[in-house]
Order: sequence, then C-alpha cells, then structure tokens
Amino acid sequence: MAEDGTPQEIARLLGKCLVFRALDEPARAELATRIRRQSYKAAEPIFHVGAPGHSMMVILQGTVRVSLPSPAGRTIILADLGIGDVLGEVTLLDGRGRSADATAVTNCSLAVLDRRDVMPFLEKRPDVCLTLLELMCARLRRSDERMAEIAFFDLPSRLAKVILEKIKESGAARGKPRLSLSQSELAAMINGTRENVNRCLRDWQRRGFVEMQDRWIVLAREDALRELVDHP
Amino acid sequence: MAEDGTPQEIARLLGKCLVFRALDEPARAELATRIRRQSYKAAEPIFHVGAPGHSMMVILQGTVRVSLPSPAGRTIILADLGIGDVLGEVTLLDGRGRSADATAVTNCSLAVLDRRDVMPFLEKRPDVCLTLLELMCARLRRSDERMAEIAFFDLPSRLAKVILEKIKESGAARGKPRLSLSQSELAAMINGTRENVNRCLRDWQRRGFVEMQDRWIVLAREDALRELVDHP
DNA sequence: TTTTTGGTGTGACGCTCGTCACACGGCATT
DNA sequence: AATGCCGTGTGACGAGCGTCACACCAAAAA
Repeated sequence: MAEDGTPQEIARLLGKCLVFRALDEPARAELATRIRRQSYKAAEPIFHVGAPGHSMMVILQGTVRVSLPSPAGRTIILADLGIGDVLGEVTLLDGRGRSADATAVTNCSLAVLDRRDVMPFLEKRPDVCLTLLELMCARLRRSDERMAEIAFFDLPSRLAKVILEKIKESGAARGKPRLSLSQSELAAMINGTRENVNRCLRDWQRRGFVEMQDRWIVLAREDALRELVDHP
Repeated sequence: MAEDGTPQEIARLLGKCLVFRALDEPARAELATRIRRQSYKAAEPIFHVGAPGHSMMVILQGTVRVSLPSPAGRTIILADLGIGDVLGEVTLLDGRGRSADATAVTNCSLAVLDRRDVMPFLEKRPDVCLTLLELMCARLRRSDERMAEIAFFDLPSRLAKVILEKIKESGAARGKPRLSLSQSELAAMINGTRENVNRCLRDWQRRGFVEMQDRWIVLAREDALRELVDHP
C-alpha cells in the first residue's frame, strides 16, 4: 500500500468513472481535492469482509477481485473490477462493515473517497445520487442473478455461463475466442470445486466444445455452451 | 385489482413508510397527489419478473410475497413484505424489467408511484435519494447474504436460520415461540424440497429441538437451532 | 541441480439431496 | 356420502458433486 497522485491528475481520471463522469469540471475538481490516492501490489488485500470502513474507491489502474469467504474456508469470487469501476460503495453509504473481501489482482491504483467528504457532496448533488442509485440497481440485479444461478442451475451450466461471459468481456474478437483462467479460479466463480471444473472441461474437450492448450481454454463451439446455459 | 383512497388518507399512510417518513408535511402532500391506490385480492399477482414497469409501490395494507421462478418450475421466495415496505423500486429506478415476481399473500392495498412523477421529485430531494440509497444497501446486503447461505450451508442450517428469523420477526414473545408456515413454503424459502424439509423437521422433533402440533412449529430448543446455523 | 510450488488430470468413495411413489388425515365442495 | 384438494409423513433410488488421494509437469526458488 502506498500513496501518491496530484489532484489535477485524479480529476482527470475521475472522468473515466461511470459514477462521476457526469459531473462538470468544477465539481470534479472540488471532489478531487478530497481524494487520496492509494496503491496496492498484486495479491495485496484492500479490505476484508466485516471490517469497519468509511470509504469507497474508484479504480484508476489495475484489477480488483471482490470475493466472499465461507466459514469452511472456501471462497466465492463475486466480481473482477477494472479501471473506472467503483467498490466499497455499500459501506460508504450505510456505514456498516464491509460486505465482502477486496484484493488487488494486479498492481492497483485507487482513488479513495471518505464518507465525511462524500455525504455532504451527495446532499448537494441529487444527480450524482441518482447515478449511484443506478449503480446500486445494477449491483442488486447481478447479485440476484448469481443467486438464481447457484440455486437453479447445475455445475456445467454455471461453468458454461461464466466462460461465455468472461470471454465476451475480456476479448474483442481478434482471433479465436479464448480465455486464460485457472481451473481453481473458475471453480471459485461458480461455487464448485477445481476437480469438477476439470472433469467438466475435459468432457467438453472430448465432445469438441472447447480445446485446451497451454492453459488457454479455446472456445470451439459457442453454440453448444449457450445450449448448456439455456437448457438445464 | 381495484382503485380507491383519497390523497389525505394516502399522505397519512406514507408517514408509516420508512422511505418517506422523513419528508415534511407539504412534501408528503405533494407526493400524495401523484399517487394512485390499488388493491389486490389474496393470491393475486401484482407483477411478474421481466415485465416492463415504471412504478414502485408502498404497502399500505396486507402482505406481499416476492419470489423468483426457475425455468424448471421451482420457486424461491425472496421476501415477505408488510405494511410500510417498498417494492418494485429497482425497476422504477433503472427502467428495466421487473427483477422478480410479486404476489399478494393476503388482501392488499398498495400506493403506486410512477417513475415520471418520482424522478423529478428525487431530483429536487437529495435527502430522499439518500434514504433510497440506504434501502438499496439493505437490499443488496440481504441478497448477498442469501446467496452465501445457499452456496455455503446445507439444508438443515438454512432451515434453522429461516425458522429463527421468521419466528423473531413475526412473534413478540407472548407464549412459546412458534411459527405457522407450510413445509412447502419453508422449502421455497431455503431452496429445498418439501420432502427434505419434512424429514429435517421430524428429525429435530425426535431430538427434541422442536415440537410440531396442529401445523405449528413450536421452538423447544432455540440454542440447538442456533448451533446448527453457526456450525456447519 | 534439487526442491518447492502451483496448475492440471483422474479414480474411488460416499454423502446430500432431489425425484418418484404412495399412504394418511382434514376440510371444503358437490 | 363421495370426491377432491392440501398438507403431511416415509421409503427407495440415483444423480450430482464434494472429498481424498495420488500422479504428472513446468516454472520458480533454493
């Protein structure tokens, strides 16, 4: 963890953030003076579930993984967030403990906003409140959707879904669609075990749905995976 | 479904609602003129998941069940809402389809607020926005929590938890703590089957944790159920 | 080089839980 | 009285998936 960054630089970067993009120049500048910038090394924890916190962050550089640990020592990966994404907003808004773990996947640079600075700002800016409300809606829909997946679908369907999603969001279609995630990571995203993810993938390989080479999963028959997602 | 209610009456009832309680008298009166009141009979659907919608509701009278159907025909009960509770706020705020089903459990009376009336109001009232943001935070935390339960805990733990919750929220402690919900309803709340809920309850009965008489579940050893919740 | 570490690939085993089938009792409808 | 319709109670069976145990390989560390 480290601090750096000038207000001017931060104001510019806030423009990349969905939540603050709508602000006019002076408002961004005002906010920027209240911001401190923090850096995290890859694999460094940013906060832990339950921890008290009074701040939210905007990702200026890098990738942050949001996850939830189980009492039994397993972990669900809730989301991987990138540049311009916001995290920690729930705790900032309701003042209760962190609702999940956040960890730096790569080296990261975050803009940190404190509750005592943001709340007065929000009270003057209903437009920003509405943007935040939209963000919260999106979060809630995603959360409900994930719950429905875990509750209603079997492991292969969930795996197919997450693979299609991750390929879509990561790769513009230069070359064949492919994905590089460890089987353990995939397992943690779909609430399954590494072993079963492996068995499922090899099964698909035998059936020609995917190819696996050099730790890349290459999508050979997107239609087959989509079929698995829609149809039980 | 039916309509009735005068603005004065509605303004008074809005005072019972967490979200609008903070408003001053004139603001509530203004809002009340924009509200229409609708009634639903027991078991009548209020809206269905995916349906377009531009309104949110405040429950003035009765109980509303929010649930999510699976493609395979099963159903998860997400929440039972009572007087003063708000529903449909996600769709009002982001303008997308309903994120769940809502059904009247008892005869209900709802105050319906339309997007085109509420949004201008919110733009002038950041304090109401902030209250809504708090509501959304609570919703999001609940949603994440439910997901964690389904993902991390086995059926008996989930059942114990929901029984303890429902007893707590329904019954002030006059007499022994008890609960009257059908086993099918319990099953739908914890994403399990009616059969396994039955087996679990009878097992607890044999062990003296609960008694079951005349379709009431009587809690005999709260400590034992708490143990099940905390410890896998 | 040897060791360690982390990802991968597989088999065996067993538990949980969903599914199906069927029985019983109460209550409302006819 | 006869007929549904719930809600409840149970047994048998099997699929899905978690767990454990182990082998293989490559890259990093020693």
